This record gives sequence, C-alpha cells and structure tokens, in this order.
Amino acid sequence: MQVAKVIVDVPTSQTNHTFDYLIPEQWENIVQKGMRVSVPFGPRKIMGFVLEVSDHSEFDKLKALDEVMDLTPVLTEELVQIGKWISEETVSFYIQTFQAMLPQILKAKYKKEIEVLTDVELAEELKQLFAGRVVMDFEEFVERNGNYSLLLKEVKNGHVQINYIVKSKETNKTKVFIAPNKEPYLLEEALEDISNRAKKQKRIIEHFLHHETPIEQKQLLTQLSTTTATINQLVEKKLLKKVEKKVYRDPFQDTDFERSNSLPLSNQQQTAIKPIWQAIEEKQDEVFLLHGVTGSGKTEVYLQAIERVLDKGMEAIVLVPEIALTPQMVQRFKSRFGSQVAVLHSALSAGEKFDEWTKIHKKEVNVVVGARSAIFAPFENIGIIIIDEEHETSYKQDEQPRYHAREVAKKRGNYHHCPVVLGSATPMLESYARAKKGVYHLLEMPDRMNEGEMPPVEIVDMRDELYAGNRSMFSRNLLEAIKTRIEKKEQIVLFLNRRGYSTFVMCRECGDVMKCPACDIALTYHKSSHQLKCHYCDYQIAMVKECQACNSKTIRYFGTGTQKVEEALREHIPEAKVIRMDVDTTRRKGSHKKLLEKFGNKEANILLGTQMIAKGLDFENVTLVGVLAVDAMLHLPDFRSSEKTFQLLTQVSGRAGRHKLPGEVIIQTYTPEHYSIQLASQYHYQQFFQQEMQTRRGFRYPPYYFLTLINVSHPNQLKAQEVTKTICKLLFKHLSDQATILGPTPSPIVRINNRYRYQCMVKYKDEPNQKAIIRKIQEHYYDDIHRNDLTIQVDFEPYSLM
DNA sequence: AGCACGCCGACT
DNA sequence: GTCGGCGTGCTC
Repeated sequence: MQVAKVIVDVPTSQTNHTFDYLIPEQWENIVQKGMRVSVPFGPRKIMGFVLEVSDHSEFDKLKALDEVMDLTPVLTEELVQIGKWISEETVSFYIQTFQAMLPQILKAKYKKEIEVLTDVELAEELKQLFAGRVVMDFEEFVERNGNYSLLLKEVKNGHVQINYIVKSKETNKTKVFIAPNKEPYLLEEALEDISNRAKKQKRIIEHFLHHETPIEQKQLLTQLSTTTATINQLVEKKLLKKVEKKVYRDPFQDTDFERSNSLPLSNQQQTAIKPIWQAIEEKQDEVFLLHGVTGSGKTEVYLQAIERVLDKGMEAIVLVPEIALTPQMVQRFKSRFGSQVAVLHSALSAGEKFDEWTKIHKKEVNVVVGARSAIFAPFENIGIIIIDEEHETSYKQDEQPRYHAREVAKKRGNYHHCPVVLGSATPMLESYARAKKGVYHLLEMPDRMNEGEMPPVEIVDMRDELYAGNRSMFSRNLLEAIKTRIEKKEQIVLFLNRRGYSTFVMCRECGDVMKCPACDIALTYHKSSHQLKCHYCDYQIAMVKECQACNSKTIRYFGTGTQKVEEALREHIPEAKVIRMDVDTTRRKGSHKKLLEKFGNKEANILLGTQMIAKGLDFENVTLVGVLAVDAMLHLPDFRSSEKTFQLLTQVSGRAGRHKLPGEVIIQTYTPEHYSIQLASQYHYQQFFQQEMQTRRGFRYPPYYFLTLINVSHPNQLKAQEVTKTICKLLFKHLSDQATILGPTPSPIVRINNRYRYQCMVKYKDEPNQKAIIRKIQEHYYDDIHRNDLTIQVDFEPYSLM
C-alpha cells in the first residue's frame, strides 16, 4: 500500500497539515513528492500537493486520491523543503507558500456540475431546468435561481449527482507547421502532374524542393502570398502534411539580440570577482555583498561569474527588481547567454510566464533573470544566485507568505553549496552591517568605469526661492539648466514622487479638504480625466465645482503631482517635449517599454516620472537630473525614510552623465541641511552608514534590533483597537522582558477601504518563542477572522510601517 | 473554503 | 409536527 501525504488547497489553520490518501494501484510508484493531485475532501474535490509518499498511515479510513495532475513533480524536493521553511518563518499556511512558488497558471480551477442519473422520476421543476440535458454547470443552476433544497432532495433520492471537477489552467499554445510528406524525387514527379493552371501549388512544392524543413504555416502563407485553401489541396494529395507543434510564446520574438562577448575586466572588477570565482570552484555557500557605485560595472561582474558557473554545467539565478527589469537589462543577459536565458517578470502574460517557467522546469535553459518569485526557479544544480539592487523593497513580498527573496536565496545557496552575491550601490543598512561584521564577504567597487566621476550634485534651498519671489515649482537654477540642455540637444530626467495633478484640494472659504469616503486620506486631483481619485482604494469622482461643506466656489489645488509638473513645463518651456511616466501612463502592457524607447530615440527632451524612472535607466544623452522635491519622502513616518531618501537620491543621480557627456544633478528641497540629502549629494555612503547606524541604535531599530509588525484591521474601529490591545497584552505576557512591545497604535492611515487599522510593534534581539505565540494568537482569533471580517497580518522584518 | 449537522423559532 | 434560519465543527 502506498499513501500520499497531501497539503490541500484550503488556506486555514485548521487544514494546515497533511491529509493522507491512498494511492490507487495504477498510480503506485508514479505519484511522487511535489506533484499536484486532485483529492476528495469532504463532499467535494480539491487540489493538493503531495509532500510525501509513505507505506502506511496512522489514519484508518483512508480515501483514495482522485487524479494525478502532473507527469513530473512541479516542486523539487528542495523546493518542498524550502516551502515548509518559509511557511514556518513567515507564519503562513503551507498551501499559500507552495502556490507562491509556482506560476499562477498552475493554480487549480474548480468546477461543479449537476448530472442527471434518471430523468424518469425527476421532479418536474428540475426537468424543465435541464430541458433534456444530462449535465449542467452548477453556476448556471445558481444564475437561473434553481431550487437548491429540491436539488439536495434529488441528490438524496439518487436521481441527480453533483460532480466536482478540478482542472489546471495550463495550456499549450500550438502552431501549425507544414512539412513535405514525400521524398524530394516524388515531389518533383508530382510537380509535373500538377496542372499548369495551379501556379500557386507549383510554387509551394518548389519551395519544399529547396527546403525540406517544416515551416510555420503562417510564414509560408506570407512568403508565397497564398492561402490555406491552396495548402490544404496539397495536403489532401498527400504531398505535404500539417504538423502541430507545441511552441512557447516568446515574449522577445520581435527583438534582435546582438551577441556580446565578455568585456575585459577593470582592476577593481577583477579584485571583486576573484573571491566569487573561488567560491564557485570550491562550492562554498558564501554570501558576498558587492558594494559598487552606479556605473562601476557590477553587471559585467555578474555576467562573468555566471559564465564560470555555466562552464561547469551549472545553473544561475539572477534577481532584478521588478522596476529595473527593463528591456535594457534583459538585453544584456540575452545577448550574452542567448537562448539559455529564461526571463520572468510581471509584464509577461500568465501564459508567457508559464512558458518561461516550463523552460526552466524542463532544463532547457540554465540562466533565469527575473523578479522576486524567480528565486523559486526549479533548478537542481545551482552554481550561483545573484541579487542586484539588493536594497530594493520589492524583494519582499507584501502579502502572505511575506518572504524575502534574499533569505530564500541564502537558504538555496546553502542547499546547493553555492555563493550568493548581493549587489548594490546603496546596500541596505542591515546588509552592510552584516558585511562589516564579517557575516557577509564585503567586496567594494568604489570607482566608476573609465575614470568617470559621479556627476556633481547641487542642492537648491526652495525657501530661498520663495524669499526671492519665485513661487513656481522650479528653482531658477533648475529652469536655467533645463533650458541650456534643450538648446544643446541633451536630455533631462525629472523626478517627482507623486502622481496625479495636485495632492489635495481645499476650499479657501472654510478650509474643507476633499477626502475619500472610505479611507482616511485626501483625494488627489487628476487633471487629464478631471477627477478626484483615492490612491488607496478605487474610489473616484468627477471634480467638484463647489465646496461640499459650504458651497463656496473657491476651490484651490495644493501640492504638486507629475501631471501638474508636466503642465508647468509646457508653460515655462513650450518648446520642450515631455514624456510623463507614472502608474497612470504605464498601466497598459508594453507602454513602459514604449515610452522608454521613445525617450531613447530622442523623441523627447524631458523624461518626467515617479519612482519607476529612478532605477536602471541608462541613456547616454541624459546630462541633467532634477529632483523636484524630496521632502515628502523624508518626512514619512517610517524609520527607514532617511535611508530610502539617501538610496533614491543616489540612484537618481546615477542616471546622469553615464557616458561621454558630463552630467549634473539638481536636488530641490526645503530641508537642505538634512544629512541624507547632504551625504547623498557627496556620494558618502560610508558616512551615511555611520550616522544612520547611530540613529538606529538610539531608537532601538534594525539592524540593532529585529522588528515584528502586527497589523489588525476591522470595519469597527473599537473592535480593531481592542483586538490589537489584547494582542499587545498577550505578547507582553509571553515574550521575554528583553522585548519591547509598542501599541496599540493607530496605523499612519487609520482607515483604508472602510476598515480601521491598528498596529502593534515588537522590537527584540532574540525571541525563539515568538512565532509559536503568534500562531496561537491567530488561532485564537480564528472565528473572528473567519466570520467576523477581522484581519491580522504579521510582518517580520517589515519594509513598510504603513 | 464549503458543506453537513443540529439546534432553535415560526409556520402549515 | 416540519421547514428553514444560522452557529459549530470537520474534512484523510
């Protein structure tokens, strides 16, 4: 007897353990760990993952599993192990983690249908509904207001049966290929026989006399400008045949990649890469922190480290922040490693993602470049894992399981005995501190390639501008600099962290600010659509003409968003062509790429955008970078705001003067004396690190202490607050007295989507019981969570306190 | 999650 | 006495 231990597709604490199923004889020795199966669960059927195959069970009333959904396991043994570990570390359910490790398309789809067994005695009402059919979708039954209790009765009577169907959404795209069906000499003979009037048919046969390889039907049609009708005739004559081939959707099929070879390494690159090579050779699971300024050539180090890995017949995973997975970046890997690379990122369709994943699964590639979830690439012989822009927040998933790709990378490196390389110009404080302590191997690349200097940064005090009577959003210096670049036909990148037109609108008469009815936040005015939008929920209304509170018509716009900047630019510099890039202009698939291409082709002078333009862009003609206002970011209620500001300013500055032309950076601010602005302007990472570490120590923040953030939300404010209070009390009671427990505190935004939000924060050094306590707390609130709309989110090492 | 089971009030 | 409402607990 063989028994499968299965994690079922029900994400609750009550079902967060394996269930045993008998493996039917025909599947013995076929069912393996890591496969998806369909199993009966109560009265229905659901999907599950096999975690183990055993020869016995403690349970005596075993049901047999219903179906095997995979031919080969979708999760390797290593991934099953890591999945368990992640679930425990993040206090998530096993099923959530396993789902997160796979492409969405492998998630099961459920269907319910009603089957008529005997229509002789069936109740008249149901007979009418079925109208002679044998099966009906349950959904249709509900839609047409079917009588449910009658249905149940008929099920009991055995007249009708409910079938539960588990399906996988995966599809394979096929293309039709045309191939010769006879030997060439036979084709030649046949050519003679074809009527002289059938010119097209003759030309097609001639084609195959020269090319024996199958050709895609679509291609053949355009090449010989003919139609399927003609081809079909030849197929009927058995001269040609149609072949269906499974193909992968290739998201890069329209792109040509020029092959590139390794570039000679500079001295500092060589110094950096040697220990990495050594770790590869000696199979050491060492973690490297590659601290290299922008433009120091980190990517080339990655590429050559990967080359070494591939030479040894091993595989490589490269993680890149979502936002930096630009065509430029992908291009570099594709052109070096060609078709050995799979690319995984969110811009791909679900089908494309599945195809890329399949290439990895079938070992048809040996390099993966991708965003966070690419860390789960099902490779089995990994030689190196690289995480570029290590400090990026997108490496942490912001929903369950809240895993950090860096931690998973270390775990996988450990399993495969391979190095993990973390690269950044501005490493996260935690990482740099670890490197200084010797936990990570620190590699420094302080110089730009080709003796390039970092562009000089000018800080403009916007208060002085105000004194001087300049009320516009551009300082005189910035405006002047922009105009000069445009005259010189050089390009400009302008950065502002806010989208929309104005950040809030207020009545001048009574001071009433337009707020979202569902959230505790001011509405943003979007001029293009003439709407007020909430950036936290999907609320939007047409712009109001008069104040809702006092009916006055004196409504004014405050705060500046990208739309307003765009408008101001048009006013001040009418000749400038501006491309605006923010969530609003890049929502459509491919528009991101299109806008960047346009800018690269110099179809615009100015690229204006939010966060998304801060990273990875490399345009040789950009010589000026302007940061319109950093203050909003600096004053966020977040202990990382200084660090984030420093990182952002450094990243943005790196966009200027990357090539022959010298660059310049202008930062506008109301707090020019702030150390993260001052030190970023001088590119003093070390000094920033020292200073920030002092602050963190003073406030007992990471890296000196670990953080746990518990977010509670409920439609009722009192309930949310009370639950949080109880949680704080429980933590206080069960954690050691070394831990600091803060709360209950209202979240920075108390209400989003009509839910009140409270939080509790734990600062600690070492609390081995913490996770068990939190599990207990979650189980304690099981009913409230399930039937009372309560949510409790736990975030270990949070990136955001919002 | 999704469903059965069982206890209770309101009705034929 | 029976129907259907919802609260409770289980699913190998």
